[in-house]
Amino acid sequence: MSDAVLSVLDELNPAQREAVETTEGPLLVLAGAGSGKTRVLTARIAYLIGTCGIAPESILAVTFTNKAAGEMRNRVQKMIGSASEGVWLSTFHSTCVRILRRDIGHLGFSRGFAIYDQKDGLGVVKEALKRQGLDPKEHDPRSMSWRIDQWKNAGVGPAAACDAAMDFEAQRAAEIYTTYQRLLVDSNALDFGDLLLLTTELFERYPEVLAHYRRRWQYVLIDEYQDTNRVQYKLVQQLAGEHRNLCVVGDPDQSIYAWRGADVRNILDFEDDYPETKTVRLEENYRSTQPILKAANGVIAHNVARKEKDLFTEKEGGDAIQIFEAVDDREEAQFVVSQILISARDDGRSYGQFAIFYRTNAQSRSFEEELLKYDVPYVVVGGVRFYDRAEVKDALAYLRLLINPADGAALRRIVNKPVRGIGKTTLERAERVSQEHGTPLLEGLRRVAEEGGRTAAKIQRFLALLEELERDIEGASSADAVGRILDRSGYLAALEKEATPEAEARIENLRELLSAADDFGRDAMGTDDDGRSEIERFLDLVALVSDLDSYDRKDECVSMMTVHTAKGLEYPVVFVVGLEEGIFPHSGSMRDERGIEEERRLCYVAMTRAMERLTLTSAQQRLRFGSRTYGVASRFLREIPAEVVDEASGRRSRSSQASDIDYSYSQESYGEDGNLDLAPGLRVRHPIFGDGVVRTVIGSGPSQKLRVEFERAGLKVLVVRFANLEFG
DNA sequence: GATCGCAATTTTTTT
DNA sequence: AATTGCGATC
Repeated sequence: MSDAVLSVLDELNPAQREAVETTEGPLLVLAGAGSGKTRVLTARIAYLIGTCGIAPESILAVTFTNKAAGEMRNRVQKMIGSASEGVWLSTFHSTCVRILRRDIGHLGFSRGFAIYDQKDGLGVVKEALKRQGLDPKEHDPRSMSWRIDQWKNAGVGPAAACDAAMDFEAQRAAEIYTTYQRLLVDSNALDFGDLLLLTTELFERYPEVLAHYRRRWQYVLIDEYQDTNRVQYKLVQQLAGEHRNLCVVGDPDQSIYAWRGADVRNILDFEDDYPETKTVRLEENYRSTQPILKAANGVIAHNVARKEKDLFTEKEGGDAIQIFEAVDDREEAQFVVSQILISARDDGRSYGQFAIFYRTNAQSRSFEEELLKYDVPYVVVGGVRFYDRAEVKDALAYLRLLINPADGAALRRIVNKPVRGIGKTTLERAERVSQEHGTPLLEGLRRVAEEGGRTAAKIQRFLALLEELERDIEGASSADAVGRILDRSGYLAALEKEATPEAEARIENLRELLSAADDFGRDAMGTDDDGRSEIERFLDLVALVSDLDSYDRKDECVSMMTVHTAKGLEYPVVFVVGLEEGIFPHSGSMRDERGIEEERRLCYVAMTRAMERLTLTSAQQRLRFGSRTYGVASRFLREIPAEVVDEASGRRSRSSQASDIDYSYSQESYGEDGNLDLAPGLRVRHPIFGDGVVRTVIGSGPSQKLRVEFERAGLKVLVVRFANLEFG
């Protein structure tokens, strides 16, 4: 047994160790928050390879997010080094792409299929509605798209949906689904749901294909099993149902994806599905202090549909939970940021130790503004994704179209970017033609050009551009290909001509894309994956990886993200904000008890991310959709046991003043009139910027500001009350 | 066919 | 508040 694996085993508690050493047969690991789940998974992989002598290639480990996969890969690598490289460790979606790229030929798609994101999919739904002669105003394309996704998550194909339709409405929806699916086939494209659904279909209809993967993956590990949907469940069963060396890890209390088809029954019924299952419970929490855990346990205990479970910790003491009710969202942000500044100063914490979690992405703004004001570095994880930006998607659409000429969504996106005189009318003609002949959209466009007419020359020029690019990128790296596209299409030139700050930012984003492509090319060099080109693999990556920098966590930045994104992470100091009825729990989930319970689990997930300090905030009023709305403190706040709440932080009443709360922290430096005796030329010291000289004094009173020139950091404007300056 | 301006609509959460 | 869609106008 390798020393590295031995020492890892020594650090495990008996339950964890059992989970690692039970390598044969089905194993269910019920892992509470912070109980060392990732540790067990990684140790298990290391143990299988290092101790049991299992070939890395025969291990399949599946996670939900790329982030989780990346982290696990790193940790396994640290334990056993290069032996870890053969392990197939990735997300459900990437795994399916890999399988389909090899074997999808059986199902009538070609191996060069495109992957459509939900926006592409929405476009296809609209097209399907049009073809059915339905008015998109009466049939909301978004809800239609959502419905189709639900069907796919449940493993229901178009034919099954038609059969199951009980009324006229469902019948029509199923017809749209059918048309939608046909349009995808015409475009040689798969949406996210297809990646999973078609893989199970492939396995079902072609047992010899399934046999190949079964033979290969003798040991299967599934992370976050409580969040799997029916199709993923089926996939797992197909892969592992025979050899049954299946280890699933999860926590029913952290099931937060029911809205996208996840089915908790998958984990609750695991012991029924695999009667010989061994179950291991990890209930000791190593992450959080006593008060944090008590608070989280207190909240989750209010869920009725739940198996009783209490996490415990042996950690004694710890700060009480802080609860703050702000007057409005601005004050909420001010409070949180001031707390961060205070703690950074008094406790010597780096900004990387703080995290702000919110229910919806839109809530990040007020915090960003406030952090910006004090020059606190931050990262917003998730949110507006890099690869979702218009200019980036445009550039990638060119690439997609060149790789898969049938890709209608990509063609639609770029035919007229930059403007080349091929507009709506021409495109509609092309659509009609391609519908008549059942050909891809690009072929339709080609025929329109052959018919002649006003736009024929313009189309010809566009087609010539595509041909030229196709030749150019043959065998090129993805970075070169993107560069070539931006250049020859005139896309970059058009942006440069605009010469606006927005265009400047877009160009900057495109540069970033180039550098991402370049990085990818460097990493991918030499690794030959079924003979697919680097460009093809780059397109797979950008389709399935949400964030450019999701891998490296910036140490010096405050992290901000939605609660969903936060799952699996931990931070010393956590702020959960916006705890109001209608936001958290969210209004969309308040209709029934099931929705409320999922929101409560979400709250539980958020709270259990905290290691040392946890603060929960709400606001009495906030700006929503541009107008003021009034909120009531979330029920979850009342569910926290009173004895772990810091009374001083206060559940304060509506009438009390903002000054009740001490979030100014240089009181002592105020003069008699509450103002400082400040004048230009005064020497000051700032905790972050260091030494500087006051240049200008702006205003007076609590909002008094200084313009200070720092030796290192340059010119900054600081609010005296918050800036925590030392004088003299 | 392009461009401008107004209106509607948006906010759940993500691969 | 900000993005998207639509219609009127050039």
